Amino acid sequence: MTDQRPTVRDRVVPDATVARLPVYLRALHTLADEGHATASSEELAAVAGVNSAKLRKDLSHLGSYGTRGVGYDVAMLVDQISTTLGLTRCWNVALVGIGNLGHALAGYAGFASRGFKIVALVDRDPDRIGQVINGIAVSDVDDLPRIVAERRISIGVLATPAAAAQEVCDKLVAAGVTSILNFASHVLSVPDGVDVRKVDLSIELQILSFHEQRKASRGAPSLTRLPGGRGAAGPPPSTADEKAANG
Amino acid sequence: MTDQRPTVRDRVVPDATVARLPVYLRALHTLADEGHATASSEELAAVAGVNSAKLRKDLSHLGSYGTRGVGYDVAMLVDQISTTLGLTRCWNVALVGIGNLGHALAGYAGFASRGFKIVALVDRDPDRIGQVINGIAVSDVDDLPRIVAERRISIGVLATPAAAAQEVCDKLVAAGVTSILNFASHVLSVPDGVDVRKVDLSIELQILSFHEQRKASRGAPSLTRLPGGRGAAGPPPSTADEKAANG
DNA sequence: GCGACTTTGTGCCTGCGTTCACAAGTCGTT
DNA sequence: AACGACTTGTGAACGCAGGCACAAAGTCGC
Repeated sequence: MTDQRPTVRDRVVPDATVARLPVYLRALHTLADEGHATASSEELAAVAGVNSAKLRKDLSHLGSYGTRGVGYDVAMLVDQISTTLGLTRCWNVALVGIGNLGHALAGYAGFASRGFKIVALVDRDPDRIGQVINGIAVSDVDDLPRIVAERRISIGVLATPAAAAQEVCDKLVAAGVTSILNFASHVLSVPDGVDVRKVDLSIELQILSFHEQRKASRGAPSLTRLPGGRGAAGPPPSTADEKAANG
Repeated sequence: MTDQRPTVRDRVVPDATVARLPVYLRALHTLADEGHATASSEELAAVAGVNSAKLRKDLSHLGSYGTRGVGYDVAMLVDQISTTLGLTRCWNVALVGIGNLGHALAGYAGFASRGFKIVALVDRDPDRIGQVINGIAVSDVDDLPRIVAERRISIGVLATPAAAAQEVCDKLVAAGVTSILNFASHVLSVPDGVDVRKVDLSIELQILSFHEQRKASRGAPSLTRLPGGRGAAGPPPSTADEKAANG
């Protein structure tokens, strides 16, 4: 991690900022759809659910193009963020593990929306291999090296059972995949140069459980009785994601 | 958020720690299955993919029960973490939005595994209402108040399209739900006292895209050619999640 | 052309999270 | 009983992230 030293003149974008850029991007699209040609950091921050100072600082990291007194040009900012995130090109994705979840992901529209294209479905089960889903035939996991090379795949999505995750992950990496989105409940270990992000239902639920228990044991056990909640107590309408977001 | 002040003698567990406890719990189960009665912080940390010092400090926050010179009693630690996370009881969950993803979630085994039970499926579409999935009939979203009260639901899972997310979220909150797991690509705003966690495919992919682009533009464009990767370079086998984890 | 107003970009401070390194404590062996 | 090997728990240092507040910079109206 110190290995990947950022040259001084290099454009350094903090991880925390990178994690928020997609949110800003979505907010910008929302504003664009509403007809805004420009947006102030205040407006944009409200839609994105963050502090406006944080938003400005985030944008400043990518050499911001705001105009003082006016705000940000929505279209230009969309371009700027898209470029930074690498969304101006299309990324080919392999989806491995066509079970319950994998099947749903294969049909998930959100993939295509921002330049991600599932170009390969992969499984180990002979019964599933050959099956066609959304116009793509399921391939054998052992064909990964060829498939990854031929279809220029750089991102793999892992939706296998936990027990198979590490093995499949190794195969993906060996085949040349350098980014993995892991849905399996298993901590993957990968060589340097490969990025892994994990999405884990079970963990999220357990975190909610912790807070839920805390609420129950704390002050008001009758909290669930109040339909409107005792909410909106504080002056700022405080979007909850600030304290609850994954980042 | 300052509202929720932790009394000094209160057991304070930092958010970052809470987010890792589920990972430790899973690691402990793995070790238990392998026959370990005790585990050192080093072993446990390796399985969980974190630094051992961090693990020890995390465990110390919940009044740790390790024994110097020996390690941690696996069974006891499982109990300890389970209790802290509130997993000794069963949480009833409502799943709202029975589309592509919702359908998959309804059949997801991972829910039940740790005390979460889907006791209600909810949708707005009349065509889906009444349909039975995994033994549960899909209810009308307008029946939420009754359903939440009768079935003692405290956690809601949102799997609706983004456009409907805020409206449904409001209904969940009004019905008494105090924790929400949001799969929709929309920033929810909720009153104080309600926790929201979001899981967003699209965001995760875009973050990967950022790093992928960086890798491509940086030093070695031939990185994908090296099957073994230039990995395992550093002495510590560095599980990638340290730099890539959602936390 | 000028003044008042708006909004950005950022310096500074504060607090949290991570990591190192070590003292304190426990067990097994001699 | 004493010693050495091992492991936990934590004090301290460091770095990152968040937020306030303000100067710089630009726009709009007259």
